[in-house]
Amino acid sequence: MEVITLKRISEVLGLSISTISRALKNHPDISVATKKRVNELANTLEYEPNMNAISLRSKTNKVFGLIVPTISGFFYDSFISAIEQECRKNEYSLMILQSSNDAEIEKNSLRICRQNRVSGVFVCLSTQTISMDAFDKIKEADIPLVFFDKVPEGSNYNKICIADEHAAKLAAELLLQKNKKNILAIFGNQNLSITRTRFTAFQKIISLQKEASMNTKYCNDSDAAKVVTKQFFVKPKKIDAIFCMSDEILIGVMKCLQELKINIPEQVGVIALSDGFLPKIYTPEITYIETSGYKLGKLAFTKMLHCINGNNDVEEMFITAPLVKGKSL
Amino acid sequence: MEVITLKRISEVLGLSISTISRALKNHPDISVATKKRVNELANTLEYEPNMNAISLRSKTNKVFGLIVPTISGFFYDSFISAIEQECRKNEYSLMILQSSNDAEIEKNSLRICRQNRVSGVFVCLSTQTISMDAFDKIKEADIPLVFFDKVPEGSNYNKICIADEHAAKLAAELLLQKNKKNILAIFGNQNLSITRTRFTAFQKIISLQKEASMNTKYCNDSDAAKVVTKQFFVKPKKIDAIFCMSDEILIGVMKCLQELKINIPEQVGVIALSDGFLPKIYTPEITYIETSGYKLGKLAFTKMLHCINGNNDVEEMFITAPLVKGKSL
DNA sequence: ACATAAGGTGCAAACGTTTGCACAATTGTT
DNA sequence: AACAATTGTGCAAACGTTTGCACCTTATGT
Repeated sequence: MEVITLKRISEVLGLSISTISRALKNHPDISVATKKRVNELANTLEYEPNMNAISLRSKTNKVFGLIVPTISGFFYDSFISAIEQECRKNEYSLMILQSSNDAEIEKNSLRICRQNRVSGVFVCLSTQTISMDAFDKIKEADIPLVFFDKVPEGSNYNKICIADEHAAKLAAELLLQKNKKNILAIFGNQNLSITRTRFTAFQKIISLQKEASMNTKYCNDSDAAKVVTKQFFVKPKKIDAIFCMSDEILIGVMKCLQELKINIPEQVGVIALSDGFLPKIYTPEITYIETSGYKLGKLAFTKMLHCINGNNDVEEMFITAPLVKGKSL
Repeated sequence: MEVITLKRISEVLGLSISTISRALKNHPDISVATKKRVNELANTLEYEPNMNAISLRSKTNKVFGLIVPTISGFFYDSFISAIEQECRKNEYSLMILQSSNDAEIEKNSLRICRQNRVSGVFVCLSTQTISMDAFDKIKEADIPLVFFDKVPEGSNYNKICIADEHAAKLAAELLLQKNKKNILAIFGNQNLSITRTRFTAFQKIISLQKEASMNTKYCNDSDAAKVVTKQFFVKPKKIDAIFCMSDEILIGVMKCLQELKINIPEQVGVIALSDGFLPKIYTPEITYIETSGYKLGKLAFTKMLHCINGNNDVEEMFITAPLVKGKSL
C-alpha cells in the first residue's frame, strides 16, 4: 500500500506541504478550518510521520541506546524493563545491544549508537572492558552517557549504582547481630569494581568484631560457587553463615546446601545481595539486601533526561538497598 | 565536537560529495589513489555514516521492532537475546517495545514501529489483544510480521511456536509410562490459545489410559498455583504427579511442596514445560520439556529474513521441545 | 482613500545520503 | 588525424520533514 507523506496530503487538499506540516502541528498561523480539513484527511489516510526524515532534519534521533553484557539474567531484564517504560512515557525509543562481555562487540555497539545518532547511551560495562577510549569519544561527540551497575573507575562519568558499600555493610551488620562467627563470603568476578567495593565494605564491618572470622572466595559463576561451598561442608564444618554477593552466587550455594540436605537457618544462615526474585522461590525464603534493577533503571533514566536538558554535571548516584527479611538467618 | 559528514570530507579533499560517497563504498568508478586518500581521511576523522539520512534516502530502515508483553521473565529475555544476536550478525538494529499485556499500548507500539519505518516486526501478543486490525494494517503496509509464542488464531499470519501439542503429549506420555495415576495438571491463562492447545493434547494422552485420572486447574500466576497445589495435599492425598504448564506454575507448585516438606519424587512426581533455567536450580532437578525461547528466537529471525528477501508465504513453524530428564519423576 | 496590521498560505533551503547522467581527460583504434 | 572507448569525477535530484521569509489577501484605523 502507498505510504502517506505530507506531500501526498498536500496534493489531495491542494495546499502546500508547509501548510500541512504546520496544520498537523497545530501552528497558530493556520486557520481553524484548514487545520480541521488537514487533520481529518490525515486521520483517514492514517498518516504516520517518517521518523527518519524528522531525525535527519532535526539532527536528533529520539532514541536511546542501551548496552548490556546480556539481556537475560536476574537483573538486566528488570533494568531494561524500567528503561523501556520511561522511554515510552517520554516518547523515546530504545535500541538494545548486547556486548556478551566482549570488549570488541561493546565497541561496535557504541559505533552503532553513533551511526544512529542516538540521544544518549546507557551502559553496563562488560567484564572485559579495559580501554575507555570509545566511551570518551562518545562523550566528545556530546552524546550523554550514563553508566549503571558495572561502572568505570574514573570520576568523569555519570554513574548510577546500587549503594554497594551500604548494602554490603548492612549484610555484614546483620550477620554480626545474629551472632554469626564463621562466615563464608562469596564474591563475583574480581576484576569488577563492584566486587571490590562490596568486599571492602563487608570485610570492614566483620573485622570490627574480634570473634568473627571470615573466609573470602571469588567465583565467576554458579557452579564455582557450588563447588566452593561444598568444600566447607565436607571438612569438619565450621561455617555458620554464608554471604552471597549476587544471585548467581546464591544459586550455586543453595544448590549445594540442598544437595547436602543442610538445614537453613538451623545449620547455616544465608544472606544475599539480590534483585529479589530468586530469594522468594526458595524455602525458607532467603534474607536479602535488595539491589533492584528496576529502581536503578528509573534513576538512570532521570539522570539521562537531565543530561538531555543540558545539565552536564557529572554525577555518581546511588540507590539504597533495603533489607528484606526472609527466614534464612 | 563537530560531526563529520561526506560534505566535510569532500571540502577537505577538494572533491565532490558523490566521489567521497563512492570511494567509501569501493565503487569501481573511483581511482585507487582517490579511494585511499578518502578512506584514510575518513578514518582519522572517524566518519560515521548518518543512518537517518541513509534510511530516509533508501526508504528502508535496518531496524526490527519487537513487541512483547514484558521483557523480564523466564522466557522473553532469552528470546530477545537470540533475536538481538541475529540482528547484530545481519547488521540490523533492534527496537524493543513492551505491551505490558495492554492492547492499547500494543497498538501504540505498532504505531512507533510504523513511524520508524522498521523493516519488520516480531510480536508476542498481549493476553488482552482482541482486534487484529492494527496488525493487519502493518501487513498492508508491507511490513513483514512474525508472531511468536502467543500467536493469533487466523491462518494468514506467520507464526513461530513451540510444538505445544507435541510437548504436552510428551509430558503426558512420560507420566503414564512412570505409572502415574492421579495427575494434577495446572495450566495458565485460559484465554490463550497456547493454553488450550497444551491442555487438549495433554488430556488426549491421559484419557487413553483408563486407570489414570486427571485434575485440571487454571492459574494466572505463581501464587494461585501454590494455593491450588496446597488444596490437594491437605485433604487425604490422592495425587501422585503434578504437571506444570509453565515456569510460573512450577514456581508456585515447588513453593508449596517445599513448605509442606513433600518429597520429590517419592511422594509426588513433578514435570514441567520450561525454558530450563528454573528446573535446574531445584533439588532434585525437575524433569521438563524444554520450550526454548532462544531457539524460538533463532527460528523467528530466519523466517523474518525470508520475508525480507521476498518470500511472502505465510507459514506456521514449530520448534520441537525435547525432554530433559531430571530426578523429579 | 490610503497606509498599516493581521491572518493565512507558499517558496525554498536545509538535514546527509545515493545514484543516473553528463562531462572532461586520457587512452586506444583505425 | 579523426574518432571511439575508457576512466575518473561532478552535478543535481530525490528521500520527507521543518522553518525563516516573503507574499497576497482582507480587515482596521486614520
